[in-house]
Amino acid sequence: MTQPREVREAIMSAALVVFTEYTYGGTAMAPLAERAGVAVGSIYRHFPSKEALGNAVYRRWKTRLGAHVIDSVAADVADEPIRARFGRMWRGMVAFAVEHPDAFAFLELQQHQSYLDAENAALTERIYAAAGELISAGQARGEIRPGDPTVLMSLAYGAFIGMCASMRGSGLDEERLALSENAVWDLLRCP
Amino acid sequence: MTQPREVREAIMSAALVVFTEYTYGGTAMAPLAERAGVAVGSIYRHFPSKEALGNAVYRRWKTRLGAHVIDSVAADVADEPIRARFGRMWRGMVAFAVEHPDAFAFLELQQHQSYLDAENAALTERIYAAAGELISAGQARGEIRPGDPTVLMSLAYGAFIGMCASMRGSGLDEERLALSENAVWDLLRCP
Amino acid sequence: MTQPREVREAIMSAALVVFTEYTYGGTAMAPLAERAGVAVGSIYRHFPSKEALGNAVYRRWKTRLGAHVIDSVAADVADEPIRARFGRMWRGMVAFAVEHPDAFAFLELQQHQSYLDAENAALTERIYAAAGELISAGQARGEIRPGDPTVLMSLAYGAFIGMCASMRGSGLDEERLALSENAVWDLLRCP
Amino acid sequence: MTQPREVREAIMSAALVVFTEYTYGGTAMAPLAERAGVAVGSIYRHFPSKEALGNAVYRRWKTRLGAHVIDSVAADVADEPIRARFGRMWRGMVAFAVEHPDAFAFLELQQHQSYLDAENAALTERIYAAAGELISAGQARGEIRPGDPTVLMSLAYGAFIGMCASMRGSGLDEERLALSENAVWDLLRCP
DNA sequence: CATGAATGAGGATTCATTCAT
DNA sequence: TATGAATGAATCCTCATTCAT
Repeated sequence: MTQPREVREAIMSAALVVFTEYTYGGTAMAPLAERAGVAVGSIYRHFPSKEALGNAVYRRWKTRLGAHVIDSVAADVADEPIRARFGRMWRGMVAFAVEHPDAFAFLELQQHQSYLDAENAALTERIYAAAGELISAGQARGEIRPGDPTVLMSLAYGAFIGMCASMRGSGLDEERLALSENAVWDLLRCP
Repeated sequence: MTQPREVREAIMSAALVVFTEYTYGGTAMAPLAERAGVAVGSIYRHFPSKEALGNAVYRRWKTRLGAHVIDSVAADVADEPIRARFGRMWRGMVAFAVEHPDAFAFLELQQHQSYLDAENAALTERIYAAAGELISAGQARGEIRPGDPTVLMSLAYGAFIGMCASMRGSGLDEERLALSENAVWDLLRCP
Repeated sequence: MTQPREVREAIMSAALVVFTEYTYGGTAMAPLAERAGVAVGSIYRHFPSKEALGNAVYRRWKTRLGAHVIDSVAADVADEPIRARFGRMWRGMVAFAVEHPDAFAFLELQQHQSYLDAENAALTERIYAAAGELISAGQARGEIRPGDPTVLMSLAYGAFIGMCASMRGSGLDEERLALSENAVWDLLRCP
Repeated sequence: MTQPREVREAIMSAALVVFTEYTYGGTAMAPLAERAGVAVGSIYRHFPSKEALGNAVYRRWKTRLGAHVIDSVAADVADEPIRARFGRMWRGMVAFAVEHPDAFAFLELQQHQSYLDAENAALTERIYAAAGELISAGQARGEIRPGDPTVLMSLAYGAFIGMCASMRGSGLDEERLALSENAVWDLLRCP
């Protein structure tokens, strides 16, 4: 806890936990500090404001979650079918949600408009856009059903979030994972 | 505005608007009262607390939204195919979201854990369960793919919410509605 | 204390007292509220911020003090000698300082740059300018010594403030008043 | 900077600058330390508290400013006219204000009651008293007008401060200096 | 001795709720 | 019954001071 890095980590880690449990707006700095094992004032040595802390936590985890999406799109392996790329993206997001359930709940099950900065808004947009490209590419190849890609993306991503929300706590087994992946692919693919 | 009923209505109506715009937590009683055209103190004659008001608003609209779900399930018309019942439910929810965009945004695009009472939690559960029954019935008839009905329901309802969220503002045309209904049905139906 | 006016007055009155004793920056809202006999939150119903309260107090008293200056200049009685007008202004300011020692100490013995708004800065300028006009008029009539009017004004007003500061507490008798008036007039007048 | 003496000097020098710019109360220890090129903690090795530092700075400069006053009084050159001694004192103070504008502004244009210790209060008194003696001596010799010496002193010193305050920034030329010296002497001298 | 991160009391401000009118 | 001013606990943030390295 003596390394500045460690304190910063302790704060970000505690922030994720308490923000996830009580939401950003519902969390006071005092309990957050207590959870991190530091004094309130110490938080302000590492983050200029609660808002900055919220954005730092959001940015860190959204970036990691986005990596799964962006990687799976970027990996433009020659003639790899869209289905395979979708599968990679889906399982990547599932892996993230399973490994970091708090981070996922914080990111996708809560609202952030009130404090998100422009950089984070852009980051969120970028990830959305990357997923949209996968849809468009699939449509171009006749593997994904025609129609407004935004609608399809919202449906698929909404489905993912809905599933994660409902499974939060109970856990996801292989069977359920396969079910949801196949079901959402059927939502997307050309019938 | 002299009838107690009318005042209560004015308050609930104003609450829906401001809660939707600023969220429950982000709304102070003073602007709410101003919007309703009453004094702050008057709100407390009709609702014992902000929490109670939030729950009243939630209950009213969740009940109405739930009616579309429950009705479409209850209407156990002999051998009506599940697809038709799903279509009725889907279009019912869409109609609700289109007719009452504020209410829908309030109900499904915001978080309520911090103040929802047990009754409302149960109500939400009940609606979820009703939708789950439609899934189960469809599975029993071989029309909906096998697997954990909760997963399928979360996927489908999540897709619905995701679509509504992304379309909020821009609006939903017939084409997009048809697209989403078909896509989500393909998510549910036996492949 | 039930009239809003009375509460506002109580707050402004308490503010003058505590600001004078502890300075604006050295005064916390809690003791101020206690002195005014109201809760801290009540202050914010009447003044949007501590800064606004400080400015309101400053404005009120600076306006009153300035009236003595401006009136004595405005009263452009035909051929009234400058000496007479100076005497009126001087005694007016003395009367103010004697009747409202707290207000005078607050206004002239403390610093306000950190919170004064533009309106108050302009007000202060205006009063300074009015006094400057008296000097210029006196110079034009050959009654006040030639030279930069700003310098003469700063000397005279500084002398006034210095005297009031040093007399704060002990009080000013007729003899001392006459002495200071004559001395400052000799500072100004053509030798 | 390795000599304790040098560090102490760096701190006192930085303190004068930042206190003058932001006032004692408006200055935090961190920027003060940064300006001095030392760590915050190091300040506390040389001064037990912010208050002690403020008093040290005040004491140093008030002593130097006071020297001009006290010297001009002490120099009881036989039959030197009071006018000459006043002139020396006046020009001494002007020289100080011109050579050390920050120090003068800090000392005379700011408030120190909130932290000044007894020693500094006594020092201030002593200088005041010394100047008062010059007045009394002048009165005894019939060169300064009769009346309460304290009043005359406050008037004269207030005039000096007022002039310096108003000239801060723009600067004092020879003409204005002569004007002010003569004017204040006319304030003091027997008419 | 110097450092600067950590501390936590204290300050301004907000807002759900109460209650005198 | 309706009003809205009053309340004061709770919030975010600052900063003088301490102390482990």
